[in-house]
Amino acid sequence: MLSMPASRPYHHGDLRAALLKSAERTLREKGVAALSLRELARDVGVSHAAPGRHFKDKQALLDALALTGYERLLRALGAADAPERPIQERMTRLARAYLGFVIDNPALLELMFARKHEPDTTGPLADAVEETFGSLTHLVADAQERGEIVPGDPERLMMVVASSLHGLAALVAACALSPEEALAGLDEQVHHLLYGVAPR
Amino acid sequence: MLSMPASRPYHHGDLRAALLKSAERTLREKGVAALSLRELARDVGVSHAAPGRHFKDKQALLDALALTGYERLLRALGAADAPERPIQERMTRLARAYLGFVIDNPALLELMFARKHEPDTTGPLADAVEETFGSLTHLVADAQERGEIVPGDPERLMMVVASSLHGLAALVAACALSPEEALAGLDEQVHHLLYGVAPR
DNA sequence: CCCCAAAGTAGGCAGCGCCAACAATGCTGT
DNA sequence: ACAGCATTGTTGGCGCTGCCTACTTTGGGG
Repeated sequence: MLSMPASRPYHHGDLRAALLKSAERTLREKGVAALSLRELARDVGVSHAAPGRHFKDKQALLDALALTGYERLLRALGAADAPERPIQERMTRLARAYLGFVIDNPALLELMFARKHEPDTTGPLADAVEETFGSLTHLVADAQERGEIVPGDPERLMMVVASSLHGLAALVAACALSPEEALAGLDEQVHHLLYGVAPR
Repeated sequence: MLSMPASRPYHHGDLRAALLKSAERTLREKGVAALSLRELARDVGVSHAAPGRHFKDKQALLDALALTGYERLLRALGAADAPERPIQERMTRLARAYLGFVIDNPALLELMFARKHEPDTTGPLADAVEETFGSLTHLVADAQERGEIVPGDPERLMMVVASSLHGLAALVAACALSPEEALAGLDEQVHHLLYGVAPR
């Protein structure tokens, strides 16, 4: 349904969602630096101060955007897992899903891991990060019970896994590694994560 | 030598270096978002357009800043390596040096891996990234010759190592992991990188 | 010694984020 | 039914920013 230009109602209906949607598009197409509240308002067809009713400041909008990113990422990771399969396949699926997410939304991932929530160890964003790590920890603990991963503090082992996965994703997001190379080396990457790079 | 306020010479002498130094300080203390060319000019005591003589635009200054970051990181990594020691110690030293760098310069690392040099596969910045990866590849190939790392494409194996190291660093820079936790788990991290997380 | 390129200055422009004051709207209680 | 009010959108303005152009100062090479 296209918006009719004539006699747009005074109240938008769901301006907040419209702003987030438009912002995500701009983020994907032109990067975070090109995001401006005023241009966003223009795109959506409201006055330049209207966004201020829904986001206390620009950072609040960026945070909301990052939050939707975590929700989508978490869904993608959840959908990719196959709990009954052996650990190597589960890891590979997870890694592929994460890599797919970052390839589709590189600027969004940059936002999600931006250094802006710094002292803020609370809030919905921190919860989202926590939940993402939590699901990974769960997977590690699960695999430990089956004897597929060495015993030890699951949190610590999760960090090893998370570092490896996120490192690859971050390098792709930073354009230090092409998506093709990353995908091509993914199976090997997971294998080395499980079995190491030292000779057995 | 303090600058004398009275009769400051018309020409600064080395404005470019002074700007970079002041910028790095601001970056460390207040983050990249707080960096403004005009404020920088004020801090250094020149007019608001003076920086434009040395940096074509703001991005050029950020790039120059990132470049100094790569130089320092490369030096730190080079100084940390101990080529005659066994691979686990070398890796641990490298990881510790990298982690130390990111703990000391989190905002700078963010800048170095910012998604701004996107289509730009050439230029001094890309060379710096290349060189950093190159030295890692060299270490991998070196260890392979000694039988400390499994055979295989050194580039691929380097990416495994780089992902793991950079992932940990990126998580610290993003405040998803505290420096203390990262340092505490570092030895274990390197061990798992070498020998895997699956039972032997 | 002069002259010109390099380096710094002054001013202005458009765009930005944020704020305060004002207007339209629709929900709620009586 | 409708008055009142909180919500949501509008207008205007402030100070800041990056960038541009034109002007001034300086110092070194022909």
